[in-house]
Amino acid sequence: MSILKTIQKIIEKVLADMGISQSLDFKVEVPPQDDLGDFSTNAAFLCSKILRKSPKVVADEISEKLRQLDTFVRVDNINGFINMFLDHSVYQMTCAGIISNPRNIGKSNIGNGENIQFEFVSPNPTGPLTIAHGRQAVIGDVLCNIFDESGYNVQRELYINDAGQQIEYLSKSVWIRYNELFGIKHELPEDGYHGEYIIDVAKEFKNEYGDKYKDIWNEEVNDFFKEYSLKKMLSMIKQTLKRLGVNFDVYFSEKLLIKEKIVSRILDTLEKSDSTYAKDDAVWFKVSKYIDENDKVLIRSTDNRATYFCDDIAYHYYKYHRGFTKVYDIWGADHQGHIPRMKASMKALGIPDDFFNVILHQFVTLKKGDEVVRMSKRAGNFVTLDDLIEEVGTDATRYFFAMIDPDTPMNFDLELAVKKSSDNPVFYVQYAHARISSILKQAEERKIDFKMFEGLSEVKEKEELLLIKELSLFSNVVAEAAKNRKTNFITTYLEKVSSRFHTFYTKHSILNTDNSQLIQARLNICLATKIILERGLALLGVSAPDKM
RNA sequence: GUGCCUGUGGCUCAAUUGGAUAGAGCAUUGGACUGCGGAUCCAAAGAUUGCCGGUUCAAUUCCGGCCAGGCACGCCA
Repeated sequence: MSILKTIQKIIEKVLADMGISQSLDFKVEVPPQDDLGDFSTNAAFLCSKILRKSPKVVADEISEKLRQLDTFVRVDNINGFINMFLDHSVYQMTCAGIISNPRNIGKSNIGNGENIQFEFVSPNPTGPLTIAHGRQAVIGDVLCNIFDESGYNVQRELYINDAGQQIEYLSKSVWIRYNELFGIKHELPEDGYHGEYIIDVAKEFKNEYGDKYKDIWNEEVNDFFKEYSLKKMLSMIKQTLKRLGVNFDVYFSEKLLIKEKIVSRILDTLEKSDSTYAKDDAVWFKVSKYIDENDKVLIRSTDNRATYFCDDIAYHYYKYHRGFTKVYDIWGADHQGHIPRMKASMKALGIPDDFFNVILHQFVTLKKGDEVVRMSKRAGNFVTLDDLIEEVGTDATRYFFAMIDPDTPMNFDLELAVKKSSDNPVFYVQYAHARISSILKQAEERKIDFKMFEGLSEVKEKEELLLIKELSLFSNVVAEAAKNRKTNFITTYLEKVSSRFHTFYTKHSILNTDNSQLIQARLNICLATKIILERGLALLGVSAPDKM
């Protein structure tokens, strides 16, 4: 059990002894200044209302009881905050605990094996992935890692929008470029795809099929071009995701919804709950029955096909019946207006309110120093996710996207991301890891017989204790990250650990002392730190290099 | 106009979701190695948390009203 949890339990017991029967949501935390105490709690504030006494008086009472326990060497209270100091042995044991169980150190079971799904990236398969997809991919992938670590049964899914109008434009665009290769000019429609990559696909097509489809356009040809272009686009997208280190469990095709007749099923269900009506030759969903918004079309009058909204309802209905208790969709901020009506539709289908969840992220601006790099969908000057990975590497791409709160509009500084100095948080953390690796190797070269768990009773310096205390918080940080769905909790934490380590390293010699037990102790601290850094970086999908 | 997001030292971001003297990094200034990676560390200076009210032991956080920026308000996705 982590130190935090142990203290929590102790305080719970003390409160019970004081006659407080209800469970209070008090916190055990690290005080804002190191010298205030090792850990602190706000329990007195919460009790003061129940006991009808001032926080200060309650804090005195609680502190007095805590002092009687031998867990604490000292208990202070200031302005109602109770600050506790622990015996060094607690940290010595914590360090040993990390080393003895490296694989499970961040794991918890708050998820209790619950089946959940994250759906993200879900592109139109009509072009390369963009920077925004990159942010989404990283947020999604890292959250999956975090939830996985927290005891959830997580599935990663990407939805392929491969049945709509956009695919028609794609196929036509490729066909037109293909014909251009034979000198045959057709007007590329405004709605078509103008990017360079379309020409590449056309060239590949020509290499495979020659002039077989030159200047021939009918339904059959269209289908053929559709299938071909779609395959190319998907393999391009998958390749980019692979470079980014993101792997999906399921690639879900929109076509499957049609094949399985899910759309007609939900239309029936919605009709039964009196949530639809016909008007102007279209079928509408009564959004206004559930929330204060306008009704939306489900089936278009123009071609009798389902709208995006309708497909999305069907898709999420299907997800529900696939057995997930919760799904999380990660969407760009431009889809925010879609959320309330989706929630309304879930309600209409009788799906529990907490099933459908959306994590929104704000947009990304690229910066090179002070200069803003403009992105636009027009061919030529639009920066793809591939371009970004090419420029700064997978590690920096992932770390940077993970370190910014999804709600914050992000400035991605290309110059900073490739810097090899402490300005760059990726390098700062990775450097700490590499430094430790180097020390451990050095110990080996000096023929020091490193023994795990040995010498830990020598641990008593402030910098050692602060470092271990930080390490002890890891499992808690992972759990909080899951609860709050914040990937940046992990990056912030790793930077803190790295900083604590560098401070410890600078102040205390690890290998160059004549106390062999102390050398053992400090090597153990190094190993524990290395384990935590590795585990944390693994959650981010960022490498932990031994050399840089 | 309506809804959502954002506003924190010169810059980029935090703040354990209502807690203590609002924290880091960059930039600025001044320091620290004849030993394990100086790609590091220590310190100084720099903030009326956009503005005004409210709620309470306590507000960057919650509520109301303004101001500024972004996004969305289609039989597009």
